[in-house]
Amino acid sequence: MESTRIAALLREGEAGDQVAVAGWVRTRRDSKQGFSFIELNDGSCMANLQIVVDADVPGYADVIGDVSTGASLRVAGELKESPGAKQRFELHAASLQLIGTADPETYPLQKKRHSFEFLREIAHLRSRTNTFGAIARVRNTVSRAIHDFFQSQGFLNIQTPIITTSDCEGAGEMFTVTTLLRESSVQNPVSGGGRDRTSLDTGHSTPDFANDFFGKRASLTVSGQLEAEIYATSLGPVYTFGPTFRAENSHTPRHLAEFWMVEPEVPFCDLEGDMQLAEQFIKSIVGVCLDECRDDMEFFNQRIEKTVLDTLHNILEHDFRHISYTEAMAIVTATDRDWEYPVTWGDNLQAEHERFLTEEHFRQPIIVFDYPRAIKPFYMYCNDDGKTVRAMDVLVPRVGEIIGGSQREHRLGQLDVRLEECGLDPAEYWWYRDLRRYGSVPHSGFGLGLERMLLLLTGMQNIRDVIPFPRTPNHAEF
RNA sequence: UCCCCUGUAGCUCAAUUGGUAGAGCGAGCGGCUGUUAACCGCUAGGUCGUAGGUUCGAGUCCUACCGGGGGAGCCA
Repeated sequence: MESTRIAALLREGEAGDQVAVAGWVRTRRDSKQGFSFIELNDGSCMANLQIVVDADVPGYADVIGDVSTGASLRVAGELKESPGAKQRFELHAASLQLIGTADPETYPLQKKRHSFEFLREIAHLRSRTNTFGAIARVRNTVSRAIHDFFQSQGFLNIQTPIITTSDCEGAGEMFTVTTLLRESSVQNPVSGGGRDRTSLDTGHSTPDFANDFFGKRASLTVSGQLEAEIYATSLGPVYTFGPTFRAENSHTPRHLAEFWMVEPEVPFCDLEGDMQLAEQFIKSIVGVCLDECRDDMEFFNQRIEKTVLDTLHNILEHDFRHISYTEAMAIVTATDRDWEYPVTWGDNLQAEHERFLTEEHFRQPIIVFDYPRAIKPFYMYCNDDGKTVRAMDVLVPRVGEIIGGSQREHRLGQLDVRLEECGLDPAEYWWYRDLRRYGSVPHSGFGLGLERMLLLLTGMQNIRDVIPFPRTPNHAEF
Protein backbone atom coordinates (compact mmCIF):
# COMPACT_ATOMS: atom_id res chain seq x y z
CA MET A 1 0.00 0.00 0.00
CA GLU A 2 1.27 3.44 -0.87
CA SER A 3 1.76 5.85 1.97
CA THR A 4 -0.56 8.83 2.41
CA ARG A 5 0.70 12.14 3.72
CA ILE A 6 -0.80 12.91 7.09
CA ALA A 7 -2.01 16.34 5.99
CA ALA A 8 -4.06 14.81 3.20
CA LEU A 9 -5.34 12.11 5.48
CA LEU A 10 -6.59 14.55 8.11
CA ARG A 11 -8.16 16.68 5.39
CA GLU A 12 -9.80 14.06 3.24
CA GLY A 13 -9.73 10.80 5.17
CA GLU A 14 -12.81 9.05 6.50
CA ALA A 15 -13.33 6.55 9.24
CA GLY A 16 -12.91 3.05 7.87
CA ASP A 17 -10.25 3.97 5.30
CA GLN A 18 -7.40 1.52 4.99
CA VAL A 19 -4.27 3.66 4.85
CA ALA A 20 -0.53 3.62 5.36
CA VAL A 21 1.62 6.44 6.69
CA ALA A 22 5.35 6.93 7.10
CA GLY A 23 7.12 9.41 9.31
CA TRP A 24 9.04 10.07 12.49
CA VAL A 25 8.00 9.32 16.04
CA ARG A 26 7.38 12.30 18.29
CA THR A 27 6.35 10.37 21.41
CA ARG A 28 5.19 6.96 22.52
CA ARG A 29 2.99 6.14 25.48
CA ASP A 30 2.53 2.52 26.56
CA SER A 31 -0.19 0.70 28.35
CA LYS A 32 1.04 -2.44 30.00
CA GLN A 33 -2.41 -3.82 29.40
CA GLY A 34 -1.23 -4.41 25.91
CA PHE A 35 -1.12 -1.45 23.57
CA SER A 36 0.77 1.70 22.76
CA PHE A 37 0.04 5.16 21.49
CA ILE A 38 2.48 6.62 19.00
CA GLU A 39 2.48 10.24 17.85
CA LEU A 40 3.74 10.22 14.26
CA ASN A 41 4.72 13.30 12.28
CA ASP A 42 5.63 13.27 8.60
CA GLY A 43 6.27 16.97 8.09
CA SER A 44 3.24 17.53 5.88
CA CYS A 45 1.48 19.52 8.58
CA MET A 46 1.73 20.66 12.16
CA ALA A 47 -0.53 17.88 13.45
CA ASN A 48 0.71 14.45 14.45
CA LEU A 49 -1.25 11.33 13.70
CA GLN A 50 -1.99 9.21 16.73
CA ILE A 51 -1.27 5.55 16.07
CA VAL A 52 -2.82 2.91 18.28
CA VAL A 53 -0.89 -0.36 18.28
CA ASP A 54 -2.34 -3.42 19.97
CA ALA A 55 0.03 -6.01 21.34
CA ASP A 56 -1.25 -8.60 18.89
CA VAL A 57 -0.02 -6.61 15.90
CA PRO A 58 2.68 -8.75 14.25
CA GLY A 59 6.12 -7.85 15.54
CA TYR A 60 4.83 -5.61 18.32
CA ALA A 61 6.90 -7.13 21.09
CA ASP A 62 10.05 -7.12 18.96
CA VAL A 63 10.04 -3.51 17.87
CA ILE A 64 7.91 -1.45 20.24
CA GLY A 65 10.83 -0.91 22.62
CA ASP A 66 12.76 0.77 19.83
CA VAL A 67 9.88 3.02 18.79
CA SER A 68 11.33 6.03 20.53
CA THR A 69 11.34 9.74 19.79
CA GLY A 70 13.04 10.31 16.44
CA ALA A 71 12.69 6.78 15.08
CA SER A 72 11.19 6.36 11.61
CA LEU A 73 8.17 4.17 11.07
CA ARG A 74 5.81 2.90 8.43
CA VAL A 75 2.36 1.95 9.67
CA ALA A 76 -0.63 0.52 7.85
CA GLY A 77 -4.08 0.07 9.29
CA GLU A 78 -7.57 1.43 9.59
CA LEU A 79 -8.49 5.06 10.19
CA LYS A 80 -11.00 5.41 13.01
CA GLU A 81 -12.76 8.17 14.84
CA SER A 82 -10.77 8.85 17.99
CA PRO A 83 -12.48 8.77 21.38
CA GLY A 84 -9.73 11.08 22.63
CA ALA A 85 -10.45 14.78 22.76
CA LYS A 86 -7.29 16.00 21.08
CA GLN A 87 -7.68 14.46 17.66
CA ARG A 88 -10.46 13.57 15.30
CA PHE A 89 -8.84 10.51 13.77
CA GLU A 90 -6.40 7.87 14.87
CA LEU A 91 -4.82 5.01 12.98
CA HIS A 92 -5.30 1.52 14.34
CA ALA A 93 -2.21 -0.33 13.20
CA ALA A 94 -2.47 -3.65 11.42
CA SER A 95 1.21 -3.67 10.64
CA LEU A 96 4.14 -1.80 12.08
CA GLN A 97 7.48 -1.46 10.37
CA LEU A 98 10.37 0.12 12.23
CA ILE A 99 12.57 1.64 9.53
CA GLY A 100 15.26 3.49 11.45
CA THR A 101 15.94 3.60 15.18
CA ALA A 102 17.00 6.67 17.18
CA ASP A 103 18.95 5.83 20.31
CA PRO A 104 17.18 7.69 23.11
CA GLU A 105 20.43 7.99 25.04
CA THR A 106 21.97 10.18 22.34
CA TYR A 107 19.09 11.60 20.27
CA PRO A 108 19.32 15.33 20.99
CA LEU A 109 15.68 16.28 20.55
CA GLN A 110 13.43 15.91 23.54
CA LYS A 111 9.72 16.26 23.88
CA LYS A 112 10.25 19.45 25.81
CA ARG A 113 10.98 22.81 24.32
CA HIS A 114 14.55 23.63 23.32
CA SER A 115 16.19 27.02 23.05
CA PHE A 116 16.65 28.29 19.50
CA GLU A 117 20.34 28.78 20.26
CA PHE A 118 20.70 25.09 20.99
CA LEU A 119 18.68 24.07 17.95
CA ARG A 120 20.91 26.23 15.76
CA GLU A 121 23.79 23.95 16.72
CA ILE A 122 21.86 20.96 15.43
CA ALA A 123 20.40 22.49 12.29
CA HIS A 124 20.39 19.04 10.70
CA LEU A 125 17.76 17.93 13.20
CA ARG A 126 15.87 21.11 14.05
CA SER A 127 13.60 20.69 11.03
CA ARG A 128 12.03 17.83 12.98
CA THR A 129 10.57 20.22 15.54
CA ASN A 130 7.17 21.86 15.34
CA THR A 131 8.59 25.34 15.01
CA PHE A 132 11.03 24.64 12.22
CA GLY A 133 8.60 22.45 10.34
CA ALA A 134 6.11 25.31 10.43
CA ILE A 135 8.72 27.80 9.30
CA ALA A 136 9.71 25.60 6.37
CA ARG A 137 6.10 25.24 5.26
CA VAL A 138 5.36 28.95 5.57
CA ARG A 139 8.58 29.79 3.77
CA ASN A 140 7.52 27.50 0.96
CA THR A 141 4.12 29.15 0.76
CA VAL A 142 5.67 32.62 0.74
CA SER A 143 8.02 31.59 -2.03
CA ARG A 144 5.15 30.40 -4.17
CA ALA A 145 3.01 33.43 -3.29
CA ILE A 146 5.78 35.71 -4.49
CA HIS A 147 5.87 34.06 -7.89
CA ASP A 148 2.09 33.96 -8.07
CA PHE A 149 1.77 37.64 -7.26
CA PHE A 150 4.12 38.77 -10.00
CA GLN A 151 3.17 36.14 -12.55
CA SER A 152 -0.51 37.01 -12.25
CA GLN A 153 0.36 40.62 -13.09
CA GLY A 154 2.43 39.75 -16.12
CA PHE A 155 5.87 40.24 -14.58
CA LEU A 156 8.70 38.28 -16.14
CA ASN A 157 10.94 36.32 -13.80
CA ILE A 158 14.56 37.16 -14.65
CA GLN A 159 17.54 35.20 -13.38
CA THR A 160 20.24 37.75 -12.68
CA PRO A 161 23.81 36.58 -12.18
CA ILE A 162 25.11 35.35 -8.85
CA ILE A 163 28.70 35.99 -9.86
CA THR A 164 29.20 39.57 -10.94
CA THR A 165 32.05 41.90 -11.81
CA SER A 166 30.07 45.09 -11.49
CA ASP A 167 30.72 46.82 -8.23
CA CYS A 168 27.12 47.91 -8.06
CA GLU A 169 26.26 50.75 -5.75
CA GLY A 170 29.21 49.98 -3.53
CA ALA A 171 26.62 48.87 -1.03
CA GLY A 172 28.05 46.50 1.49
CA GLU A 173 31.17 44.42 1.49
CA MET A 174 31.26 41.78 -1.22
CA PHE A 175 32.55 38.22 -1.22
CA THR A 176 35.31 37.80 -3.76
CA VAL A 177 35.07 34.86 -6.14
CA THR A 178 38.49 33.65 -7.21
CA THR A 179 40.42 30.64 -8.43
CA LEU A 180 43.74 32.20 -7.50
CA LEU A 181 43.76 30.27 -4.26
CA ARG A 182 45.38 26.89 -4.53
CA GLU A 183 45.33 24.30 -1.82
CA SER A 184 49.08 24.62 -1.32
CA SER A 185 48.84 28.33 -0.71
CA VAL A 186 46.01 28.24 1.73
CA GLN A 187 46.29 27.86 5.46
CA ASN A 188 43.72 25.44 6.82
CA PRO A 189 42.50 24.43 3.37
CA VAL A 190 40.01 21.92 4.71
CA SER A 191 37.44 22.12 7.41
CA GLY A 192 39.79 20.79 10.05
CA GLY A 193 39.36 22.60 13.27
CA GLY A 194 41.46 25.71 13.14
CA ARG A 195 39.80 29.08 13.24
CA ASP A 196 42.51 30.96 11.39
CA ARG A 197 41.12 32.67 8.37
CA THR A 198 42.41 31.48 5.06
CA SER A 199 44.68 33.99 3.46
CA LEU A 200 46.06 34.57 0.03
CA ASP A 201 49.68 33.62 -0.35
CA THR A 202 50.40 34.72 -3.88
CA GLY A 203 53.72 36.28 -3.15
CA HIS A 204 52.21 39.74 -3.55
CA SER A 205 50.38 41.86 -1.08
CA THR A 206 47.53 42.30 -3.57
CA PRO A 207 46.38 39.41 -5.71
CA ASP A 208 46.55 40.03 -9.44
CA PHE A 209 42.97 39.60 -10.57
CA ALA A 210 44.00 40.04 -14.20
CA ASN A 211 45.22 36.48 -13.92
CA ASP A 212 42.04 35.33 -12.22
CA PHE A 213 39.34 33.19 -13.79
CA PHE A 214 37.32 36.13 -15.11
CA GLY A 215 40.30 38.35 -15.83
CA LYS A 216 39.08 40.86 -13.30
CA ARG A 217 37.83 40.88 -9.79
CA ALA A 218 34.55 38.98 -9.42
CA SER A 219 32.18 38.84 -6.50
CA LEU A 220 28.96 37.31 -5.30
CA THR A 221 26.04 39.58 -6.07
CA VAL A 222 24.74 42.04 -3.49
CA SER A 223 21.70 42.88 -5.63
CA GLY A 224 20.24 42.00 -8.99
CA GLN A 225 18.78 45.45 -9.43
CA LEU A 226 21.08 46.88 -12.06
CA GLU A 227 20.72 43.81 -14.26
CA ALA A 228 16.97 43.75 -13.66
CA GLU A 229 16.80 47.33 -14.96
CA ILE A 230 18.18 46.06 -18.28
CA TYR A 231 15.31 43.67 -18.77
CA ALA A 232 12.68 45.99 -17.33
CA THR A 233 13.60 48.64 -19.89
CA SER A 234 13.08 46.25 -22.76
CA LEU A 235 10.48 43.66 -21.75
CA GLY A 236 8.27 45.43 -19.25
CA PRO A 237 7.84 44.57 -15.57
CA VAL A 238 10.30 41.98 -14.31
CA TYR A 239 11.33 40.52 -10.98
CA THR A 240 14.28 38.60 -9.63
CA PHE A 241 14.13 36.20 -6.73
CA GLY A 242 17.36 34.68 -5.62
CA PRO A 243 20.20 34.50 -3.13
CA THR A 244 22.14 37.62 -2.25
CA PHE A 245 25.42 37.92 -0.40
CA ARG A 246 26.83 40.56 1.92
CA ALA A 247 30.21 40.17 3.59
CA GLU A 248 29.33 42.64 6.33
CA ASN A 249 30.63 41.67 9.74
CA SER A 250 27.30 42.35 11.34
CA HIS A 251 26.10 40.46 14.36
CA THR A 252 22.40 41.14 14.65
CA PRO A 253 19.15 39.16 14.62
CA ARG A 254 18.22 40.88 11.34
CA HIS A 255 21.26 40.25 9.13
CA LEU A 256 22.58 37.29 7.20
CA ALA A 257 25.63 36.94 4.97
CA GLU A 258 23.48 34.94 2.56
CA PHE A 259 19.81 35.77 2.20
CA TRP A 260 17.07 35.70 -0.42
CA MET A 261 15.81 38.85 -2.01
CA VAL A 262 12.89 39.68 -4.28
CA GLU A 263 13.46 42.62 -6.59
CA PRO A 264 10.76 43.82 -8.97
CA GLU A 265 11.63 46.48 -11.54
CA VAL A 266 8.91 48.31 -13.44
CA PRO A 267 9.30 50.63 -16.46
CA PHE A 268 7.07 53.67 -16.93
CA CYS A 269 6.54 53.70 -13.19
CA ASP A 270 7.27 56.48 -10.71
CA LEU A 271 7.76 56.32 -6.95
CA GLU A 272 4.01 56.49 -6.30
CA GLY A 273 3.49 53.38 -8.39
CA ASP A 274 6.42 51.74 -6.68
CA MET A 275 4.94 52.33 -3.25
CA GLN A 276 1.57 51.01 -4.36
CA LEU A 277 3.18 47.89 -5.74
CA ALA A 278 5.10 47.32 -2.50
CA GLU A 279 1.94 47.59 -0.43
CA GLN A 280 -0.09 45.29 -2.67
CA PHE A 281 2.79 42.84 -2.68
CA ILE A 282 3.13 42.62 1.09
CA LYS A 283 -0.61 42.36 1.59
CA SER A 284 -0.84 39.64 -0.99
CA ILE A 285 1.76 37.48 0.73
CA VAL A 286 0.25 38.05 4.16
CA GLY A 287 -3.18 37.12 2.85
CA VAL A 288 -1.99 33.92 1.21
CA CYS A 289 -0.18 32.77 4.35
CA LEU A 290 -3.13 33.47 6.60
CA ASP A 291 -5.32 31.62 4.19
CA GLU A 292 -3.20 28.59 3.37
CA CYS A 293 -1.12 28.05 6.51
CA ARG A 294 -3.78 28.34 9.18
CA ASP A 295 -2.45 25.68 11.55
CA ASP A 296 1.12 26.90 11.28
CA MET A 297 0.12 30.53 11.71
CA GLU A 298 -2.02 29.62 14.70
CA PHE A 299 0.98 27.85 16.18
CA PHE A 300 3.16 30.94 15.77
CA ASN A 301 0.49 33.07 17.36
CA GLN A 302 0.14 30.78 20.37
CA ARG A 303 3.68 29.65 20.97
CA ILE A 304 6.06 32.13 19.38
CA GLU A 305 4.56 35.63 19.40
CA LYS A 306 1.04 36.26 20.57
CA THR A 307 0.62 39.43 18.51
CA VAL A 308 1.42 37.91 15.14
CA LEU A 309 -2.11 37.42 13.87
CA ASP A 310 -3.25 40.82 15.13
CA THR A 311 -0.33 42.48 13.43
CA LEU A 312 -1.00 40.71 10.15
CA HIS A 313 -4.71 41.43 10.15
CA ASN A 314 -3.92 45.03 10.95
CA ILE A 315 -1.67 45.13 7.91
CA LEU A 316 -4.40 43.76 5.68
CA GLU A 317 -7.07 46.12 6.93
CA HIS A 318 -5.29 49.46 6.72
CA ASP A 319 -3.64 51.47 4.03
CA PHE A 320 0.06 52.00 4.66
CA ARG A 321 0.83 55.49 5.88
CA HIS A 322 3.03 57.48 3.52
CA ILE A 323 5.18 60.15 5.11
CA SER A 324 8.12 61.98 3.69
CA TYR A 325 11.50 61.77 5.35
CA THR A 326 11.13 65.43 6.25
CA GLU A 327 7.80 64.79 8.00
CA ALA A 328 9.22 61.73 9.74
CA MET A 329 12.16 63.74 11.00
CA ALA A 330 9.76 66.43 12.25
CA ILE A 331 7.77 63.86 14.21
CA VAL A 332 10.90 62.32 15.69
CA THR A 333 12.41 65.64 16.76
CA ALA A 334 9.09 66.96 18.08
CA THR A 335 8.71 64.26 20.72
CA ASP A 336 10.22 64.96 24.09
CA ARG A 337 11.74 61.50 24.26
CA ASP A 338 15.43 61.06 25.04
CA TRP A 339 16.89 59.49 21.93
CA GLU A 340 20.09 57.61 22.24
CA TYR A 341 21.05 59.13 18.92
CA PRO A 342 19.54 62.59 18.47
CA VAL A 343 19.17 63.40 14.79
CA THR A 344 18.56 66.38 12.56
CA TRP A 345 17.54 66.73 8.94
CA GLY A 346 20.11 65.02 6.75
CA ASP A 347 20.90 62.20 9.18
CA ASN A 348 19.79 58.66 8.68
CA LEU A 349 16.81 57.64 10.73
CA GLN A 350 18.16 55.34 13.44
CA ALA A 351 16.62 52.02 14.27
CA GLU A 352 15.11 53.49 17.44
CA HIS A 353 13.35 56.18 15.38
CA GLU A 354 12.04 53.74 12.83
CA ARG A 355 10.69 51.54 15.59
CA PHE A 356 9.06 54.49 17.27
CA LEU A 357 7.34 55.60 14.08
CA THR A 358 5.93 52.23 13.04
CA GLU A 359 5.34 50.66 16.47
CA GLU A 360 4.25 53.57 18.62
CA HIS A 361 3.38 56.64 16.63
CA PHE A 362 1.46 55.11 13.73
CA ARG A 363 1.16 51.51 14.99
CA GLN A 364 1.07 50.16 11.44
CA PRO A 365 3.33 49.79 8.42
CA ILE A 366 4.57 53.09 7.08
CA ILE A 367 6.39 54.14 3.97
CA VAL A 368 8.98 56.85 4.36
CA PHE A 369 9.93 58.53 1.09
CA ASP A 370 12.08 61.34 -0.36
CA TYR A 371 15.28 60.82 1.59
CA PRO A 372 18.24 63.21 1.55
CA ARG A 373 20.30 62.48 -1.50
CA ALA A 374 23.55 62.62 0.45
CA ILE A 375 22.72 59.41 2.31
CA LYS A 376 21.42 57.42 -0.66
CA PRO A 377 23.12 55.65 -3.58
CA PHE A 378 23.81 57.11 -7.01
CA TYR A 379 20.99 55.50 -8.96
CA MET A 380 18.04 57.19 -7.25
CA TYR A 381 16.02 59.89 -9.04
CA CYS A 382 16.90 63.40 -7.89
CA ASN A 383 14.02 65.65 -6.90
CA ASP A 384 13.85 69.20 -8.14
CA ASP A 385 14.56 70.53 -4.65
CA GLY A 386 18.15 69.44 -5.15
CA LYS A 387 18.21 67.94 -1.68
CA THR A 388 16.23 64.72 -1.84
CA VAL A 389 15.89 61.63 -3.96
CA ARG A 390 12.87 59.49 -4.76
CA ALA A 391 13.67 56.71 -2.32
CA MET A 392 11.27 54.83 -0.12
CA ASP A 393 11.52 52.40 2.78
CA VAL A 394 8.67 50.26 4.05
CA LEU A 395 8.87 49.95 7.83
CA VAL A 396 6.81 47.39 9.72
CA PRO A 397 6.34 46.80 13.44
CA ARG A 398 8.82 44.47 15.17
CA VAL A 399 11.00 44.03 12.07
CA GLY A 400 11.76 47.55 10.90
CA GLU A 401 12.85 48.01 7.33
CA ILE A 402 11.46 45.23 5.20
CA ILE A 403 11.59 46.91 1.80
CA GLY A 404 13.90 49.48 0.32
CA GLY A 405 13.21 50.92 -3.09
CA SER A 406 13.33 53.94 -5.34
CA GLN A 407 12.48 55.53 -8.61
CA ARG A 408 15.66 55.21 -10.67
CA GLU A 409 17.45 58.17 -12.18
CA HIS A 410 16.71 57.84 -15.89
CA ARG A 411 18.21 61.18 -17.01
CA LEU A 412 21.77 60.64 -18.19
CA GLY A 413 22.93 64.09 -17.18
CA GLN A 414 21.64 63.73 -13.65
CA LEU A 415 23.03 60.21 -13.38
CA ASP A 416 26.49 61.42 -14.30
CA VAL A 417 26.22 64.16 -11.69
CA ARG A 418 25.39 61.57 -9.07
CA LEU A 419 28.16 59.19 -10.15
CA GLU A 420 30.54 62.06 -9.73
CA GLU A 421 29.10 63.00 -6.32
CA CYS A 422 29.45 59.43 -5.14
CA GLY A 423 33.01 59.16 -6.36
CA LEU A 424 32.23 56.48 -8.92
CA ASP A 425 33.84 56.05 -12.33
CA PRO A 426 31.26 56.54 -15.14
CA ALA A 427 33.30 54.22 -17.37
CA GLU A 428 32.61 51.36 -14.98
CA TYR A 429 28.90 51.92 -15.50
CA TRP A 430 29.04 52.21 -19.27
CA TRP A 431 26.20 49.75 -19.88
CA TYR A 432 24.07 51.23 -17.13
CA ARG A 433 24.54 54.65 -18.75
CA ASP A 434 23.62 53.18 -22.15
CA LEU A 435 20.17 52.39 -20.79
CA ARG A 436 19.81 56.18 -20.34
CA ARG A 437 21.20 56.98 -23.76
CA TYR A 438 18.80 54.80 -25.73
CA GLY A 439 15.09 54.95 -25.11
CA SER A 440 15.37 55.83 -21.47
CA VAL A 441 12.15 55.72 -19.43
CA PRO A 442 11.25 56.47 -15.85
CA HIS A 443 11.31 53.24 -13.89
CA SER A 444 11.17 52.07 -10.31
CA GLY A 445 11.72 49.02 -8.19
CA PHE A 446 12.41 47.73 -4.72
CA GLY A 447 14.00 44.90 -2.81
CA LEU A 448 12.31 42.77 -0.19
CA GLY A 449 14.28 40.50 2.09
CA LEU A 450 12.55 37.15 2.18
CA GLU A 451 13.82 36.34 5.65
CA ARG A 452 12.59 39.66 7.05
CA MET A 453 9.21 38.95 5.56
CA LEU A 454 9.30 35.64 7.41
CA LEU A 455 10.15 37.39 10.67
CA LEU A 456 7.05 39.50 10.19
CA LEU A 457 4.89 36.50 9.35
CA THR A 458 6.08 34.08 12.01
CA GLY A 459 6.94 36.35 14.92
CA MET A 460 10.34 34.69 15.15
CA GLN A 461 12.91 37.05 16.59
CA ASN A 462 16.13 35.87 15.02
CA ILE A 463 16.69 35.81 11.27
CA ARG A 464 19.01 32.80 11.68
CA ASP A 465 15.94 30.76 12.51
CA VAL A 466 13.86 31.53 9.42
CA ILE A 467 16.39 30.29 6.87
CA PRO A 468 17.26 26.59 6.84
CA PHE A 469 21.01 27.01 6.94
CA PRO A 470 22.04 30.46 8.16
CA ARG A 471 25.35 31.98 7.10
CA THR A 472 26.74 34.60 9.45
CA PRO A 473 30.28 35.57 10.44
CA ASN A 474 32.06 32.41 11.60
CA HIS A 475 29.06 30.24 10.81
CA ALA A 476 28.69 28.15 7.68
CA GLU A 477 28.00 24.73 9.13
CA PHE A 478 25.82 22.19 7.36
C1' U B 1 34.26 47.11 13.97
C1' C B 2 32.47 49.28 18.91
C1' C B 3 29.51 48.58 23.57
C1' C B 4 26.80 45.37 27.12
C1' C B 5 25.28 40.52 29.04
C1' U B 6 26.46 35.41 29.33
C1' G B 7 29.16 30.21 29.46
C1' U B 8 27.58 24.95 35.77
C1' A B 9 24.57 17.39 34.12
C1' G B 10 22.05 15.55 27.38
C1' C B 11 18.52 20.27 27.76
C1' U B 12 16.69 24.71 30.80
C1' C B 13 18.55 26.81 34.98
C1' A B 14 19.92 27.31 40.74
C1' A B 15 24.16 27.64 44.29
C1' U B 16 23.11 33.43 50.26
C1' U B 17 29.02 38.08 52.00
C1' G B 18 34.63 33.34 48.27
C1' G B 19 33.97 27.60 52.43
C1' U B 20 33.39 20.16 49.84
C1' A B 21 28.02 21.17 43.25
C1' G B 22 21.66 21.10 43.24
C1' A B 23 16.60 21.07 40.87
C1' G B 24 13.25 20.35 36.87
C1' C B 25 12.98 18.13 32.25
C1' G B 26 15.32 14.25 29.38
C1' A B 27 17.56 9.08 29.78
C1' G B 28 17.61 3.86 32.20
C1' C B 29 14.76 0.47 35.40
C1' G B 30 10.04 -0.56 37.93
C1' G B 31 4.72 0.70 38.75
C1' C B 32 -0.03 2.74 36.92
C1' U B 33 -3.06 4.40 32.88
C1' G B 34 -7.81 5.11 26.08
C1' U B 35 -3.13 7.77 26.73
C1' U B 36 -2.03 12.67 24.59
C1' A B 37 3.22 18.65 27.97
C1' A B 38 0.60 11.80 31.07
C1' C B 39 1.36 10.32 36.26
C1' C B 40 4.23 7.82 40.78
C1' G B 41 8.99 5.59 42.67
C1' C B 42 14.21 4.43 42.15
C1' U B 43 19.05 4.95 39.48
C1' A B 44 22.93 6.87 36.53
C1' G B 45 25.07 11.37 34.85
C1' G B 46 29.32 17.36 36.02
C1' U B 47 37.90 18.09 35.86
C1' C B 48 31.55 24.54 36.82
C1' G B 49 34.13 27.21 28.45
C1' U B 50 40.00 27.24 28.24
C1' A B 51 44.69 29.05 30.34
C1' G B 52 46.86 31.84 33.98
C1' G B 53 46.50 34.80 38.64
C1' U B 54 44.76 36.46 43.86
C1' U B 55 43.56 33.48 48.39
C1' C B 56 44.45 28.91 53.75
C1' G B 57 40.37 27.98 50.30
C1' A B 58 37.54 30.08 43.71
C1' G B 59 31.56 27.91 40.17
C1' U B 60 31.84 32.73 42.82
C1' C B 61 37.18 37.79 42.53
C1' C B 62 41.12 39.53 38.51
C1' U B 63 43.49 39.02 33.35
C1' A B 64 43.67 36.93 28.48
C1' C B 65 41.56 33.89 24.89
C1' C B 66 37.36 30.99 22.87
C1' G B 67 31.97 30.18 22.37
C1' G B 68 26.71 32.10 22.77
C1' G B 69 23.19 36.26 23.05
C1' G B 70 21.78 41.41 22.72
C1' G B 71 22.51 46.72 21.29
C1' A B 72 24.96 50.19 17.59
C1' G B 73 26.61 50.98 12.57
C1' C B 74 25.26 49.09 7.58
C1' C B 75 21.37 47.43 5.22
C1' A B 76 16.98 43.64 3.00
